[in-house]
Amino acid sequence: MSVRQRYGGLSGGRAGDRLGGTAGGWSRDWSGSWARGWAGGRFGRHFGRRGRRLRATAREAFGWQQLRPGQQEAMEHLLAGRDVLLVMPTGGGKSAVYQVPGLLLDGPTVVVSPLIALQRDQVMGLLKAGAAGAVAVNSAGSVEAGLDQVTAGDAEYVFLSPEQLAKPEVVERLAEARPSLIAVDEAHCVSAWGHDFRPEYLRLGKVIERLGHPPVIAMTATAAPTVREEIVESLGLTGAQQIVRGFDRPNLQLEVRRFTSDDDKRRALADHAAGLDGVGLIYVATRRQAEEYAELLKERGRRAEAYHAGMKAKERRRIHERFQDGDLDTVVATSAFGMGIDKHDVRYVLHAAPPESLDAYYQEIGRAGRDGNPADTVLFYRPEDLGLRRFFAAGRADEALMRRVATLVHEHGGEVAAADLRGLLDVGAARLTSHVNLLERAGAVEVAHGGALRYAPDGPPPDEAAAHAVEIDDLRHRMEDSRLEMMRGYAETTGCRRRFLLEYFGEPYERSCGDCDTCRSGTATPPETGDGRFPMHANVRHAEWGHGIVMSREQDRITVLFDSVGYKTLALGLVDELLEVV
DNA sequence: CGCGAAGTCTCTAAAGACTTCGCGGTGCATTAGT
Repeated sequence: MSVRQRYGGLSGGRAGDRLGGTAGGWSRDWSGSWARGWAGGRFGRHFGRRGRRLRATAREAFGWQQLRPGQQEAMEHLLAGRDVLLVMPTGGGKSAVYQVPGLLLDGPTVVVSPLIALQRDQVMGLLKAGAAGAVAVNSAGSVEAGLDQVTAGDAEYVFLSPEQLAKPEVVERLAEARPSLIAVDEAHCVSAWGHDFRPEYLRLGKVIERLGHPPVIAMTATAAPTVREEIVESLGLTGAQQIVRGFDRPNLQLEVRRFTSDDDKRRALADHAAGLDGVGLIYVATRRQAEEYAELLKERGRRAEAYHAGMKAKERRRIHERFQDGDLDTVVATSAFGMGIDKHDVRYVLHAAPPESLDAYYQEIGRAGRDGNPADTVLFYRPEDLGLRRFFAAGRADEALMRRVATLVHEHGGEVAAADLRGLLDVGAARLTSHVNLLERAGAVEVAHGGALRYAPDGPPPDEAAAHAVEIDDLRHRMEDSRLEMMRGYAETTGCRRRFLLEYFGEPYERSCGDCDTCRSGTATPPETGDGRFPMHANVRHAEWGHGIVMSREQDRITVLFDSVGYKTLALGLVDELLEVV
């Protein structure tokens, strides 16, 4: 698999064709999705035989009187045997989309879920509905007993983490039960994690293959085009139907406040939070900050608690429950607090520091105002705070280690167990897996059914493979750096923030919202409708960076998403000789 | 990358100026020891 195939083709080439789905290409697919929206369209008033069966099952088994257009459309694709990528806001009914077809298709439904707590919630919900059996297979219970339930036909839905699915014996047992549907929940994790954290996420594509590749649905609330592409590519979805609902959340008030000194920022944030009514969240960058800000707010008489992964599980559960019950005013949290929150009346989400991408930012502020009432989102910003994100993203592949792994597997000849290799190299399991993942993508190493590693029969020589693997890793880092730059762009733009966000997610929004801080202060310039040389979503070619797609246009500059370097903002007038529409 | 704490320097000593060092997020699973 070439670098370009992996990350490349937002247009043209294999990846583009695959992603385009029925809509026949990215740009049309994008505009088409927005046009459909909530009100219906092709599937909203569709009364085919499949649609009737789906609605009847939804009613009889789960008591849902209606299916929303996006839900039914996705379900019909699954019943027709197609893969689906579903991007739909939380509360939009994503779970229903695999639950109903799961009952209609003969064979268990495998649900990949990142957190044991989420698995537990889902199983409880399903058992309560009483439609069919459900079981979570993880270290909190007996893996054997859970798998027995599946093979005995007692569990229609089986929930597993990617780590469980990395165990060959678990996958073999599941394969025996002939799963008819695979759902990947919180699918943005496939892109956000896997490279330097929870590397098993990158093995899911192989697992899907091993399970016979029944229809797959990947579901997430937030995903920019690059993330959507990475999900499709990484999971190996074929002809994936993309169903993307509009990203706009008009009730979220967007604001950024800029600071020079950290002390001023702290004070301003504490003042701001102390003056807000209702329940809210404050996101911070480190565990220590979580404790400190929580303390600061307590001093000001708020019911505030810190939340981060360094706390005891029992304490974390307790705070989550108190938050859910409205027993706290504010939770001050690292990114650990998030998935699984099901609270509709969160009135504000404040950030003491920017996260690593606008995807993460939108995911986090998206937890406010789910009830549709106005909610406040303010980023308290210092450019220096981006430094920590740069540090977190820095974990690059080690070329020397890469060569040693490739050479060892090559010289070994046959199959070698990962554990043996780890002993020889004296590296941690996660680090080895991430290097093996890269070598696999470079076409050099294969993972056998039993989980052992072997050199690909027609793979490139070890040195060449290692160099290629490092190149793949470099490309990913360039993309990540550029995504952080887009986070900076959002924080520093003088244009309409809502427009900046929506265009980042590929949703055309060639106007100003009139409601964010820049619009209110009057700095947001009227959007360029332009001379049309570089229209929205046009395919362009840059002399140095190659192919890209126009993602946003302002009066004097455009932002282009390049295959090879990610997002770049270019000044018009300076690029005329370097950039052309293709 | 940036911060704060600890250490070093200066050279009458004390206290301020400078340098060095360590640290920073997300969860699964598994295991050893009560």
